Amino acid sequence: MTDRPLLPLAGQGPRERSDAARNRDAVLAAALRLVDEHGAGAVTMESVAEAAGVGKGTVFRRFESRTGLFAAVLDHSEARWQESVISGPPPLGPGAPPLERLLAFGESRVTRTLSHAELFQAATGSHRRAYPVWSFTSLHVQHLLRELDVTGDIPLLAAALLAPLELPILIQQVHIEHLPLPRIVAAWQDLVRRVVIA
Amino acid sequence: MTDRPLLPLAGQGPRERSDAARNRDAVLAAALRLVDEHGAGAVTMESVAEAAGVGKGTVFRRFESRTGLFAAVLDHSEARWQESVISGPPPLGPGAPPLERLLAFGESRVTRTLSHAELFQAATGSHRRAYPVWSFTSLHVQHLLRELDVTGDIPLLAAALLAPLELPILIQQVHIEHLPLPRIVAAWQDLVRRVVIA
DNA sequence: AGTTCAAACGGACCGCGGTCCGATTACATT
DNA sequence: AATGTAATCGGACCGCGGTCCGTTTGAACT
Repeated sequence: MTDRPLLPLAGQGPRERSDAARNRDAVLAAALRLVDEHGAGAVTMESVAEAAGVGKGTVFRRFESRTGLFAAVLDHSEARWQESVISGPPPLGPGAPPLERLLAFGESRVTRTLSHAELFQAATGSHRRAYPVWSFTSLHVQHLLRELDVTGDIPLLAAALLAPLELPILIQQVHIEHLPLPRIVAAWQDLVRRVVIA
Repeated sequence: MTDRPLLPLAGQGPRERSDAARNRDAVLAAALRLVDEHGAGAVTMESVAEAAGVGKGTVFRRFESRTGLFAAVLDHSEARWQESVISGPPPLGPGAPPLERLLAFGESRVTRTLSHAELFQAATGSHRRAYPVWSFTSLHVQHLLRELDVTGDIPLLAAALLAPLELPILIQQVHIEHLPLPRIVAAWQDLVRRVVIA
């Protein structure tokens, strides 16, 4: 559980107190359990605090906001998925040609996002986008685009390809316009081919 | 102010009571005023109710939720912008070749979205995307793509082009990554060219 | 005008996210 | 072990979005 520090953190600020560390782990564990027991939408900050045996203030001090807490929870499950992208079997993982990997990435990302929809929603505050999660997908797509010898503004091109895979857009298409998933995936892959071929 | 019905509405449900209509107009007017006086973020539902001289319950009955109310407010100002797209001067309006119109559309959309950021944010609930606003931009882009003889899944292609222009993505790029606006616009236009040329 | 009733009203009420601050406690120093 | 102190703790508290329900009111009918 204690997998800090996410960023190397030039270890110099006065070390963290042991009770603080223990409490953070307890809160995160409680949140993790409650989320998969009742779904992210039904988990309140107070219920997490209670389940962790701490006060509400402690939860907020450690995770800043509801968004922050759920971002931490999300990170946890993202890790496994990132693993499969980085070192899993092809075509998602390494070993397949870059274009195939990119196409597989899209499909995988869509299904993953939709299957953890509630959690993604809870982890996406109206403010700051969850940085670690975001940056991994971005860097991966950038990497593949470069391997494909795509020219131009790679970071922004990657962002443009990722944007249609964001939860709100998928929600709209799947739950409001009732478009079938395969069609959505196919359209995204078509987009990718156009961008890459050019 | 009374510009109902947005959808023709096969006028048959028992007609709306006069006090209801009056109150809806009062609420919308109050919201409009408060928003541009204090900014959308600082306007509470209760303050709108008070300013309109009605109870809070009335505001919610008419507009469903905070998101709904602000969507109505947004519609108001969107109308003028849509006007300039439909019948304003080229290259945004008709008269210019479709590709130029599309490129101009992107730039215009980006600046508009960012300049009304607060309002867009308030009008975008965690649920349902504001339908009228969304569908106009979508239909317009679809229209231009067809004029450009683009083949493929036009509705989803349009959605993919619009996705990177959504507020959360722009916020990320402008306020967190500190990318200059012209670069963002240029990258989007590059994307469009790739899609169209292919 | 009087009667009726569905619809609209409005403000008390609820739950949740988030803040605050006095009490508590881990750790360093002597 | 005793002391100092800065960080942590936790729960009372706040404001806001949203709901509920007893009361009022517009309008159709007689």
